[in-house]
Amino acid sequence: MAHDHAALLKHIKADMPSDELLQDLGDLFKIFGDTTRIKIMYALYEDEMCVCAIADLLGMTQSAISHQLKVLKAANLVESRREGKTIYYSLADDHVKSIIAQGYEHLTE
Amino acid sequence: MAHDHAALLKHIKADMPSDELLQDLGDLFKIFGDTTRIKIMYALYEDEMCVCAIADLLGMTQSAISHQLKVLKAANLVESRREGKTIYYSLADDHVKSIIAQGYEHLTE
DNA sequence: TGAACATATGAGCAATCGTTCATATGATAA
DNA sequence: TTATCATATGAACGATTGCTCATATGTTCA
Repeated sequence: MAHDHAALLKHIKADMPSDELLQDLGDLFKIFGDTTRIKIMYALYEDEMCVCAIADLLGMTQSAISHQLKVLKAANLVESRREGKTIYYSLADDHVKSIIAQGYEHLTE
Repeated sequence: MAHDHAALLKHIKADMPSDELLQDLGDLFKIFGDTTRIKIMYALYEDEMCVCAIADLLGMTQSAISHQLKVLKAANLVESRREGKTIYYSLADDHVKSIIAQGYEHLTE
């Protein structure tokens, strides 16, 4: 299915990260690839929030939000702390903000 | 389904981008959320490449690669130029690199 | 302890997605 | 024109995904 580019491929192949890392990268961005999760992360941009506040904000079920927070937490994108019955979620690190910011720039430039 | 957080919500809501932008952001990251597309973008990191070279590199069908290039092009993430029968693809702008770089950092920090 | 509240979780279903296969388009060279 | 090469495209199928619904867990307060 091809003409000749063996030399090029050898060079590129040497510079590519491992398949495992590339897979992890895809999995990470997959998490950003859903509007609900983007909204949740944006809601947490400035401050922590409890689950039901997020549900209220997005006009969605507590269950739906809880499921998504679990996904976000598993990827170390958010973290949580308990205060009585309430659990507050916040962004886990600054990469979340900068990744979203880069995407924003791409769209609005 | 909630306790009281009307004041907080009002404040957060005012700072949230439009639903349309948030949707677009999700759609953009969805494109990064696939290993094949990540690999293609990584392959183009340094230089342009023709379709069949990418297919060779990834050990995938020309058809599969072509479909994915179409998706990437529709999102303005890659661009192409023709040279005879061959069509060369390259990264469209630097946001691709910086988005991937941020994801990489999140994973490896 | 029991009731009420906040959150988490498992199963199931509809919708979306990525690949394959077959075929079409477009370009070059004889 | 015809053959061949490089790429694009449409339909279809299997796999993944996000939500809903019902229910479970965990905490507080009376």
